[in-house]
Amino acid sequence: MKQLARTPKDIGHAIREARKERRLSQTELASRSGLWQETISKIENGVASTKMETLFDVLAALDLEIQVQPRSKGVPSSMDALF
Amino acid sequence: MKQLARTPKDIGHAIREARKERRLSQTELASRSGLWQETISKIENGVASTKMETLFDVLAALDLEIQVQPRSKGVPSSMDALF
DNA sequence: TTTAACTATGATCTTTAAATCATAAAGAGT
DNA sequence: ACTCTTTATGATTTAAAGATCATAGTTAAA
Repeated sequence: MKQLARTPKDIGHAIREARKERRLSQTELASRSGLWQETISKIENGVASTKMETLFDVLAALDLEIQVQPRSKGVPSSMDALF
Repeated sequence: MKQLARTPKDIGHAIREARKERRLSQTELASRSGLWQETISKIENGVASTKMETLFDVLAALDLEIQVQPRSKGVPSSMDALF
């Protein structure tokens, strides 16, 4: 189940989905990733623009990883910025 | 050219590669993403654990996106944390 | 529907990323 | 070698994330 992400909110959604699949509460995920329930909540809701360090802590706890790739077709954004 | 990333340093590498492919200097990338050359340098070198907001600014300027996915085989990390 | 678990939100404090300026160190080209 | 461009680093200031505590909503389950 791969999830595209172009904004912090996208990442938040992906994390929430993955957490639910694993049937973890925010508190459980928090303790597994060395964070706080409040922080997980904010990340999932895109309230705060998390630090990468924090993000990777959460991803690791969910056994997820990230892939950096060229933007796929649809929703072209800053095509003009290339060349 | 897809790049796996599990740490801020991984992302830094991916960004540097993409920037070079596009033959941009750090200063050019910085101005396109509304940041500073110094910041790009630190991100590429994994010196600072960038905020997601900043990261996405850079990715957008390079027309890159991120995909969240289950950790691929090899380098198993916290397999035990699942279930 | 009452209770218990889960999630969201608000305040304060600490820590740290990013802006900004200055400059050093590297690299490329002539 | 010297010059120009690019990249790295260091200091200071500002803004914002995360920790922490308290608590208000919300949801699920008995």
